[in-house]
Amino acid sequence: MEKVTIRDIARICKVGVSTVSRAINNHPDINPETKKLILDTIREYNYVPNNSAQNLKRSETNTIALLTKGVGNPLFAEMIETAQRHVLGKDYTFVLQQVEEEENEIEAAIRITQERRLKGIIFMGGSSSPDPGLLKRLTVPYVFCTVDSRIPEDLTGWGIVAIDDEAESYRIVDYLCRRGHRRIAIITAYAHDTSIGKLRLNGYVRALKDHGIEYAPELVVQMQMQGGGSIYTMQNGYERAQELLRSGTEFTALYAISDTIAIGACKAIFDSGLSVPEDISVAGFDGLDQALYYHPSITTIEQPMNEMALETSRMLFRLIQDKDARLRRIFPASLREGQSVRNLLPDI
Amino acid sequence: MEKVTIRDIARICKVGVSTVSRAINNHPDINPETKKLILDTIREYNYVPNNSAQNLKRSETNTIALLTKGVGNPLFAEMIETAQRHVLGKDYTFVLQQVEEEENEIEAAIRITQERRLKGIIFMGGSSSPDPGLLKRLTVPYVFCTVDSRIPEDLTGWGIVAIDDEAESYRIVDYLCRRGHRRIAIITAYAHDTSIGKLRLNGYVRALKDHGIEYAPELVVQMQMQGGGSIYTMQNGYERAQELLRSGTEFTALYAISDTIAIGACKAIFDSGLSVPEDISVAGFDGLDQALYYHPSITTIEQPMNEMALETSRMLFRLIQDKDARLRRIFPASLREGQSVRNLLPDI
DNA sequence: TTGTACGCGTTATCAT
DNA sequence: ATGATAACGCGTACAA
Repeated sequence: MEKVTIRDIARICKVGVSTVSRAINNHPDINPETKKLILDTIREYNYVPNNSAQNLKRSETNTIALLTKGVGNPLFAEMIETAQRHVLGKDYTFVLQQVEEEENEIEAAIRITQERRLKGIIFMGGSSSPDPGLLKRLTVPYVFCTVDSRIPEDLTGWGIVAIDDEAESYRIVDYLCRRGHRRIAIITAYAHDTSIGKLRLNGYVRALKDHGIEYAPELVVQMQMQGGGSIYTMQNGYERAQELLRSGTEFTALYAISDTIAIGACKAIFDSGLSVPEDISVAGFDGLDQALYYHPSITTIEQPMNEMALETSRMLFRLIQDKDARLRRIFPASLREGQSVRNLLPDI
Repeated sequence: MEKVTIRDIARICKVGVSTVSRAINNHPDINPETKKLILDTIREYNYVPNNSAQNLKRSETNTIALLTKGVGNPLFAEMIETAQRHVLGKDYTFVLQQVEEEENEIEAAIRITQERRLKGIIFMGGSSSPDPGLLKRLTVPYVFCTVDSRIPEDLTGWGIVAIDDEAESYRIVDYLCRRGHRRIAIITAYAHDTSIGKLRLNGYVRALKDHGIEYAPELVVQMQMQGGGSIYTMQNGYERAQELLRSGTEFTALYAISDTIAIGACKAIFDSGLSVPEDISVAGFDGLDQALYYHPSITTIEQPMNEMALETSRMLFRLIQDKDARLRRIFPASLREGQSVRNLLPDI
């Protein structure tokens, strides 16, 4: 019952351990009969090779890890499944590692790489400006998914799969402007955020400017770091929108840099007795199912999650083949119209 | 730069490997000075012990795995983080393993246990009637979280953390009845489902009976297995509700056995030109944030997710201490009123 | 307190 | 086609 090893199987089949190993690993030089015998007894005795021993011995481990903060993030959930399926399809082991919010993901990656002899790493939604010093110590190929991280010029063996956050953000704010909105509030990440939050804010600012609308600081609300978790929560959206409403600042549209925040904001608007989009229009970002099924459906920027996840995995395998490559793939997103934005202009 | 081993550290420090090992593993018998020297050089050379070698050698691995289908399930997302935090706090390694929908989770558990020498396993949302034969081969303690699985009497070393699905389901249907609803449709799992879907359906049937309402087959809609993913999706809720509405069957309330389904159903109702709760009342189950922030907030049964996740982890550690134990903890859930249910009775 | 040497279970090299 | 055996990197008796 307890831990049966390769030697047990060998003894039972009256063969050498190497023959058993050959049977397991589909080596060519083996008699089909003995192979069948071995495979049968392996099944019978429920023998499973000890992964630690395999990895210890093997030069190549064939495992890739996906590191992310917050499996809970609905944007990532689907992408994780897609990536996992692709990796498993290539007969690689897939390790899903949740890294704590406070932890440095690159450090975690270095540690896990050494511990588990990884072949490659996927960062889902990591930092946009990872520490170059740490990055240099990461000796296996890696791909950043959903964020266009700045990686030092001299490094190789990395990839990026993302959208153009600033341009897409510009697009949706432009959409609001074209519908006559001029007082557009935004719920964005905090001031010193250097990541997607900053990019999406840039897009907002640029779109306003192009429409001749002056930037109004009182319309910019920053999210608060909550204890231990992600900041992209419905609760955060709710609270920030509530502040905004109570401040008395006038605005006709509210742009939240994620759909979860947008949903929270909608609820705050409804709870204050106003309605969406009649009183206030709301736009989100990401293209979550949640936004689609919300009532009203939230107009948002839809990221091609499945394609991105697939490309992330594919890219990583390409990098494993060619460790000198630097790959970057920026996907086009699309504006998905819901019912959460009101057209203030008269029909023409 | 490349793979530095314990021997390298030993050579550099001019000590034996065992001394280095002692320094790493906080053994008592070691000179504080040499320990400091060793630890410093370890940092300097970025030495990380090879996990495979450690596990191969160690009798106890101190790692516990959490197996789940669909990290995407928002009900589990939060619980996973809670459990992970607790496990890491105990200085155990935490492995998060996503098991494919078609895969048998117990088989996966057996495999991973042997591969990684696990100390214990958490099943998040597994089958309610796992194969006893397979269970017998699972040699480490395990806890089923969120589902009160039937486990053979003669087995030990297992735990269960769940709610009383039937009773809680009864409670919310009773709530609907007490508000004057008599034509209550239900969206439930498929017919041969033996898991929570069945229990929640039982509660529905019993509550109706207690209120003298006859069971009407045309009000029971079963979900369809979708390609590859979970059935508890908003899309599934949307489609099933749509069928129901188109069938012409009359009903004043709709009870969905999960909040995600309820949300999808709400959207279908809105899209058909009706409204919630004025035309149709909707009730869900689980107590997701999503249900709270929906408009209208969905009345639901709230599972105490954090407590359950914490207890799951605690229970597993208790089982690791005492492998002969059988533990079962049923948590009380609570009915969380939203705005999605209309009272059809006159106020008294 | 410290170092030497063996074995964990597997794969790969080399004989046979 | 098959079997003996040497690593892989680490922990730990046991000896010093």
